[in-house]
Amino acid sequence: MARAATTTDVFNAIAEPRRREVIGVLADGREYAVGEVVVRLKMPQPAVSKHLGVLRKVGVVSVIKRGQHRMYKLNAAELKPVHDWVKVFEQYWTHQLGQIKERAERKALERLVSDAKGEER
Amino acid sequence: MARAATTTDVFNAIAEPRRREVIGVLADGREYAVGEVVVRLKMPQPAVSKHLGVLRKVGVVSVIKRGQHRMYKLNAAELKPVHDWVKVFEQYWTHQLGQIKERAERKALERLVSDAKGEER
DNA sequence: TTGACATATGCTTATATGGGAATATATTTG
DNA sequence: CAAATATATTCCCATATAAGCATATGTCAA
Repeated sequence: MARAATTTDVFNAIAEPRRREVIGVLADGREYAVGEVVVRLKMPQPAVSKHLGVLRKVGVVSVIKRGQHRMYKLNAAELKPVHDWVKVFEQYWTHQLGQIKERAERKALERLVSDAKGEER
Repeated sequence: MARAATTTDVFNAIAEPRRREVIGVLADGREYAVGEVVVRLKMPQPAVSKHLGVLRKVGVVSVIKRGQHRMYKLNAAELKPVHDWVKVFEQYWTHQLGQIKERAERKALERLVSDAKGEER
């Protein structure tokens, strides 16, 4: 059993970088035809259709037919669970700015150590 | 080529529900031994170790040896990219209407007001 | 050293899924 | 109807990865 399906869990849906790019195009709230997204992202049309299909199934976008076009529109409210989840941790970088650098350095050190012994998987 | 590896992309790392549960345990900022997480989540120990391993590689947690225990601690700063990305869409649900719609209505209202006063042209 | 405890690390297997190419399904226009 | 345009869908393939189980590694205590 793997993780929840991309068409079910919004966290998984946005885990795909190309899907975040698609969302980025729709981020202004306006409607976009598939072809417009294709041009803007220089992405193959089937890929765009598929990603939009996933986003539609998970509810992040909605679609309406207009002529021979299908206009996709962001349904940003579906992203709220992600925001709610991550917002809890906001305090850690807004209140402890001084420690961010330190943590970054520690992390880099740990990576060096783990890379030195083990490897990626 | 599939999506970026879970050990590389924090979006992908948190796409796994069990990993979000693990993060949830560490959310208070304190250190936790693997066994504590195992007990709290009632999850098999190897699973917890593996998930913590992924989170460590992506930088979301750090680990320190203490005796026979390995203490894991949240490195919340690594979640900031997620927060930054999703925060852009916050306006869509904090305002009852989307910003664009709202602005259109505000303009319409301003017109009504100015027309009523007989100002402007 | 031995044994108990804590954690990590192989394995294998099942499955989801993204990409690419080709094709199917509308929809509009001539 | 035929052609053009827009979009979706299907098929195949490669790969990532999570689960489960067994086992290895590491550390402390007696």
